[in-house]
Amino acid sequence: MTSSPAHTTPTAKAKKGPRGDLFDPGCPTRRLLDRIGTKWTSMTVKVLAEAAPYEVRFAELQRRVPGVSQKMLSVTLRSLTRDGLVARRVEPTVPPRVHYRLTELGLSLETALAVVRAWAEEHMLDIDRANELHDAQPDVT
Amino acid sequence: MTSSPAHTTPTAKAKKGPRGDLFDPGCPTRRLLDRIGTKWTSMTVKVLAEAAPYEVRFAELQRRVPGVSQKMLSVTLRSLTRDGLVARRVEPTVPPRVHYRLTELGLSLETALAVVRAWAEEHMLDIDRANELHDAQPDVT
DNA sequence: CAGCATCCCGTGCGATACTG
DNA sequence: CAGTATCGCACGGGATGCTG
Repeated sequence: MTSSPAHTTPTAKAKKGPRGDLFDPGCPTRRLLDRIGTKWTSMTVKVLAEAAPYEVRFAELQRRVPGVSQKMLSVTLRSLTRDGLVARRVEPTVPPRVHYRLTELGLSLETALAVVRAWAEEHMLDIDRANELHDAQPDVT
Repeated sequence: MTSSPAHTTPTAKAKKGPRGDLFDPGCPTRRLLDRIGTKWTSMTVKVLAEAAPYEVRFAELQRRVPGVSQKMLSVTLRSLTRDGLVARRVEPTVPPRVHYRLTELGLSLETALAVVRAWAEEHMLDIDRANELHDAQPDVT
């Protein structure tokens, strides 16, 4: 996914590498897609949405997001929390218990994500067929 | 839904590198996000949607998708074409003129993308504020 | 339990150069 | 005009190990 050019060299002027770091940090759509496009975000949001309005603990989340590693779940949740899409609550017991739930903002995002999911479930087979047709390359004279 | 069936417990097949190269080829949502999440796809689809039902030529497309390189536009269009979302028409003149337009499938995707765009334009500022609040992290004792 | 820290490979994509 | 080919780096993210 698109890297985050947002924070590149805070002090100086956008010092760029070969990468086009400053392409369009302003486009909201691209920025949103960069978030929901990361591998585990949509699934995590979905699971949290299904559990709403209840909270879900870390381990339980990992169980419900098939295949996610502790690291990636952690990274994903931290990102979602930072974005205000997820609320994190720590029970100061020992060992600690951490609970997560979608915020209002997160729930509204889920609504949009649901549309994407619906499209995917309805049309991905069409895309698969298109791919097969395309790959069965008849000679393009 | 966004589920991943029996993750990696490949009896013997799919011997891949350390990377879960073909992790979950089954989840439609992830597969769709992998497509619309690529950097230039959403913008390209948007431009083609705005032009619909008319076709747009390669050079004109590049002009309307700010910042895209020839290579990436080419790659993006090839991918969209392979997926059956875009139709490609070549005028066999010399030099050749190539026209692109969204297919019916592409137009239906645009509908879903429009929802994503709407959410982004409506809520990305909230996310920005959440980030600022979060980054102003008072010490978390 | 719920996490960071490390290592490391594969890939997205930008820059640049060449062609029918 | 509309691509294709090559190179290179930064980043996503998987595997593994350590800690309060």
